[in-house]
Amino acid sequence: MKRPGLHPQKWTVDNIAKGTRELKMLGILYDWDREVAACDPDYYKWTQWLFLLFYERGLAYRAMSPVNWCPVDKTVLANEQVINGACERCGTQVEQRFLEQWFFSITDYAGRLLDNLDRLDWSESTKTAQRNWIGKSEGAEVAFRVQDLMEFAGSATVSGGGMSGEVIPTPVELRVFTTRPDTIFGATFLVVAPEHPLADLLTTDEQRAEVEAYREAAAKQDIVTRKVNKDKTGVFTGSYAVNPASGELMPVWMADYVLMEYGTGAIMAVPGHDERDFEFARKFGLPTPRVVGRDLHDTAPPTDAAFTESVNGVMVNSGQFNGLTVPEAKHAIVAWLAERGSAKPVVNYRLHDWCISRQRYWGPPIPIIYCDACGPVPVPESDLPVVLPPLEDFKPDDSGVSPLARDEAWYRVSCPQCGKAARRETDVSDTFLDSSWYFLRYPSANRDDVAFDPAVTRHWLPVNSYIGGNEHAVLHLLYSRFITMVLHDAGLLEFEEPFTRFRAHGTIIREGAKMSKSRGNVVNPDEYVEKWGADAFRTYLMFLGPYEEGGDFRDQSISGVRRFLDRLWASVHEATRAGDPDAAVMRKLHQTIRKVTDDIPALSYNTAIAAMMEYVNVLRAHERTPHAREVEPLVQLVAPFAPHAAEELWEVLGHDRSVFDAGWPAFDAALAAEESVTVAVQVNGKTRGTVQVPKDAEQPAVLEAAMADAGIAKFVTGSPKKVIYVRNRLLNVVV
RNA sequence: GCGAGAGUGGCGUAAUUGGUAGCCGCGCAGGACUUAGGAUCCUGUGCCGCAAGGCGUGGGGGUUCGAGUCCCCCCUCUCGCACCA
Repeated sequence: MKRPGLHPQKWTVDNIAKGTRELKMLGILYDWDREVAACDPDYYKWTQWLFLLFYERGLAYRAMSPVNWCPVDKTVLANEQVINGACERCGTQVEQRFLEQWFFSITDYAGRLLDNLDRLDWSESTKTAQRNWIGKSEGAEVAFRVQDLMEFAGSATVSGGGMSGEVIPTPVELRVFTTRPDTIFGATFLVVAPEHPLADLLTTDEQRAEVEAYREAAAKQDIVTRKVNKDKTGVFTGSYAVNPASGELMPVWMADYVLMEYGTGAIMAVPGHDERDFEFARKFGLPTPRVVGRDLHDTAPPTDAAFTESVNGVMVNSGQFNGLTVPEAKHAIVAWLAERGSAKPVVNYRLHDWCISRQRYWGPPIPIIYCDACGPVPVPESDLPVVLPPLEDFKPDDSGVSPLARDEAWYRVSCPQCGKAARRETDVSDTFLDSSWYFLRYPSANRDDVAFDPAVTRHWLPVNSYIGGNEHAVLHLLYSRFITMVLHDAGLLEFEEPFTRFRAHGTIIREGAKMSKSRGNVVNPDEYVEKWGADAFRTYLMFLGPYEEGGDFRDQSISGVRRFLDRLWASVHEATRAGDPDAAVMRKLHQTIRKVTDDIPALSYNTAIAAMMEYVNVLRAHERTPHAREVEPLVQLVAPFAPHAAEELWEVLGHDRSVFDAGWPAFDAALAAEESVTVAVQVNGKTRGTVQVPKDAEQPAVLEAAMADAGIAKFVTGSPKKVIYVRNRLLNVVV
């Protein structure tokens, strides 16, 4: 998709045209009166409006933060856009930079985003992906008092307290998050991240040079290599803290395996029971005592690896808690520490706030104006949209500032509050923000006074069936849910979940291999439509495998679908109206109606098509001529798959309105019912034959019929000990 | 490493959810119609065996009258996440 040098305006317009042409060529049913384009000011006006709504509600904020920086695309990437340390777009190794960015407070909604999943009709794999992404951890925050270290004046608590010049020293505490508070007696040292705010304070003069060197090295490293490289490195800060449980002194270390962005940026290391801490302790010669054993006698320190059993373990070397199981100890120890003011239960999430800033040209400008007197001022709603100016020179440079800053006429504005000279925000918003609310805009696309009309929205939304790729499992779907929840809280939506049902389609591979441009095996729809027709192409895509799993696109196999459509075509053209339809064929027809009607909502398109193929085989068996009433409902059934052919054939059958206005064929259970059934006969569980019996026949009659069959009877060597009969299905004689 | 999903004929797949394994399609084989056919139409097609029959759903155990389906162990593949305390 990426075409270097091409102006994004042109690129976007071309792609929309190309996509539209393909959709129309394939007969995709879409309401073209409601087309939306995120790059259209009529659309992004409301994306900007959404930003302002978040800003007003305190859910949009600006913060300095380390970001993933792609040196080739010269832009910031979300963590989600970094794949194995490389830029998702161009594959370049990503670096770390510090920039001021706009964030949306999605973590405020982490709990709801997680809890609501339980009541959504989504594929389990997608829900699991979201749960893992949100990454809830229940544990405790524990405070460790640092030995001989006090914080003095200058802090807000002292100056605001009116203590008339008296300076009250407060002990420095290091707070850590742990999911294993039960192991606190085994915590032998603390580790802080290199970026930890207390790092300077903690570092003693003797250790300063070494610590500074370590911090500098860590700062140079990009975020990704740091996480990929799992060799433990670290440096002693010189400080000691007090273990609130054991009272023992613990050295405070600094290491880059502790991440500032998770928890408190500091950990209590329990080397006996955590693999990473174990590795670190071994490297730096620190002790690895045991506090959890297989039983009460299992007290010797682990030597080969950390003992991480966390369910059936029993506490040892842990004072009054010895003998408790791990889950019991978790509660008891947190309660005990809480009483003494050094711990509290805490829930932590892996999810980070959503960085929506992009230092790029092509995107909706973030509607903020910076004024030296007033600070950041939101653009008044009446001034929306903030239109992206046409720029010939749109490429980002190495400054980390959006190309928009180079357009002085656009960039310099007066402050909406005080009227003095001010500057526009030059970041544009993430494309995921555009796509996180398009389903709200779509039904109201023609409204220019509101983002979405309440009455229209009430009628059409939430989306009752959403089908997409699993690549959206965590990004698009999570952001959309978040946006919807906020709009709900703002009183603008009656629902808080946008997609009642979600299913992910599978991946289609080609001749056994993944399709890729480099391999040159992508399917170009034009060629197939040209050669086989749009209907055969569409129907084949539905037929080649289970929809939710994908399948293997084989050029040779498409001929089978084409043959089916040809046979359908011939059947309609040859159909007679003389006489009556055949009862057996009508039975098969109604069985087919039932099957297709059930399969479509279940996304079992491949079996629905197989059922219609079977029916056509029955229709034409032994070169018989089909009756018009036998084929007419079939044309309705096939219409969603092969709309062009169905529309033509519907006309051939004498209708003057569209087949899509004709409704769905009615299923008649009586016509579908079989009067006789084939029952499998087993002897000792092995199938030995079948018997034809009237439907719903009772066991004695079926047994009699089975014994009358010599091929079956010969296996019944003694008198039956037991006979199992499953009505209309199976008879098993145990001898 | 953690999480999710999947292993069925030569191939893509199906199986009323514990009840005849292989529907439908590709391919292949034989035949018909043909000057001809990369068209169309019939017939056959899991493997071994002349047959009777036996064997078969990644491998090994188990539950059951009966297992592709349920339980335990193992192997392989695909896709996410990955120093998350």
